[in-house]
Amino acid sequence: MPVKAHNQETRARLLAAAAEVFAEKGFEVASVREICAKAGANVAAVNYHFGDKRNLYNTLLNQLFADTWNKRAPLLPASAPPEARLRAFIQAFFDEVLSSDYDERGRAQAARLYLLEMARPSEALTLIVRDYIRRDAEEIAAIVGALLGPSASEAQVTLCASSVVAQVLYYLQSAAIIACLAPDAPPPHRRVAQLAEHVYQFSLGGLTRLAAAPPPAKGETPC
Amino acid sequence: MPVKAHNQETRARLLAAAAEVFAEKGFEVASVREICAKAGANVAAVNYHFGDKRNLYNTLLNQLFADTWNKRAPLLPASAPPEARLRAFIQAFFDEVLSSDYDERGRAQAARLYLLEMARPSEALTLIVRDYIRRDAEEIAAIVGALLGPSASEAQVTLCASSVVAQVLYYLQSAAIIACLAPDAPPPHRRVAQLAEHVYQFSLGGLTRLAAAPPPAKGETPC
DNA sequence: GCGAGTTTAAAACAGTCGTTTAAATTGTAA
DNA sequence: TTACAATTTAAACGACTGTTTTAAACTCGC
Repeated sequence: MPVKAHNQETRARLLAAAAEVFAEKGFEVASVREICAKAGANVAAVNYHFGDKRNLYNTLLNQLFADTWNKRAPLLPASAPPEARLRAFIQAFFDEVLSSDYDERGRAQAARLYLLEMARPSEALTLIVRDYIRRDAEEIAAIVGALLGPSASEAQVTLCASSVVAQVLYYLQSAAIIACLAPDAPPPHRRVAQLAEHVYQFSLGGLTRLAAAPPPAKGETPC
Repeated sequence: MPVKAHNQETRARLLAAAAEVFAEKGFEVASVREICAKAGANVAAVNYHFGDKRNLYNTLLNQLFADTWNKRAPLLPASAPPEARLRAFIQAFFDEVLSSDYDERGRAQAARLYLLEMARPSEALTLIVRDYIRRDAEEIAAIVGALLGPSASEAQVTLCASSVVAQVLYYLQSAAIIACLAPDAPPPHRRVAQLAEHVYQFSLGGLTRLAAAPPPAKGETPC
């Protein structure tokens, strides 16, 4: 059990290689041997530095999400007008979700690992949600709540917040179909600006409509 | 090469077992041995009846998608008012995406296999898109186009159609996070009616806003 | 009942999997 | 240099993978 490691080089190379392989194939299909080969390390290196494959995966996910979350564009303060906050949130969300492999490899890998975790959740997802995603959920809920007004119910805020984030996540989680349906169109990550503006306008329309006509309390009929 | 098969029983049992195992673990993680065991068949049965594992998977996907697509609630004709068509489309889409494992096992399996194909697309996805998904894409595009009016550009129609389907797919593709963020809330498939109504209202708001203020032609400034 | 064709069965094929072992190597401090 | 711990290495572990082989069991028309 190495208490203090003298040489962390191969450990870092293992993490980098693991990011590539896990992001491409997912936890179970990825093989320790391929990761070690790509890192130029021995097969036993994973078990020496991380104990086992699962711990390498969890360590990687934590590091990757921490890095990308910290590098995110700062959100607007709660004192800013809610429209501007919504616009900034959508933009930052798109930047994070649709980063290209070329100039933001780390973010793109985090997005892909997130996608794979959605399809087949593992124990790591719980921590990711608690440490990172929950903050975003609360942020967008606050923004949407400000736009809907104080009369909006908590359920309605959640529904509208879901509608906003859904429109962004769609371009990550349905990328395979988008590319298949319109193979000649430029890929989504080349038109984040256009997409962000559209989602902002579309969401503002939905929010103002629902703010104007709040639904009756459930189970009761309006007077 | 069996030209005419006398006994298709085990073939059918293999397909049923494959649906369960593939839907749970995905193509690569699922094992032929587990499928055969669950079907009460010999290990060689898959290769005898389907040639190999990949062909079993493709056959299953085609059959499953054909079945669920045919059992779908009929869509409204193009002559119906576009608002009603949008409402019916969203409802039918939700019914298909959020079917419970208990009373609509086939649909739920198809939805899960779809989710797994999104995360790690295989050759089968191309056929699924061509034979089934493309029709839905054209249907929702026609509905959205009618609601936006004739002045809407093709790109704007695609963006708005994406915003609509994204709100539905969200509850399939982010189910893991939804359950994690609100573990006590009733699962989405128990409140399809509420969700469908919300997505309809939210989308109508977004569509009317974008219909009222069409964006300028790209690259040019409005007069 | 017979033989042809279809379906199942057990066993083995050559690989890959994650992990472990034990020896060899490296780097550092006394 | 010696001594010791940290790291890397090659080799092997048993278990599992998809697929194939070979033979046995079945089902059918005759």
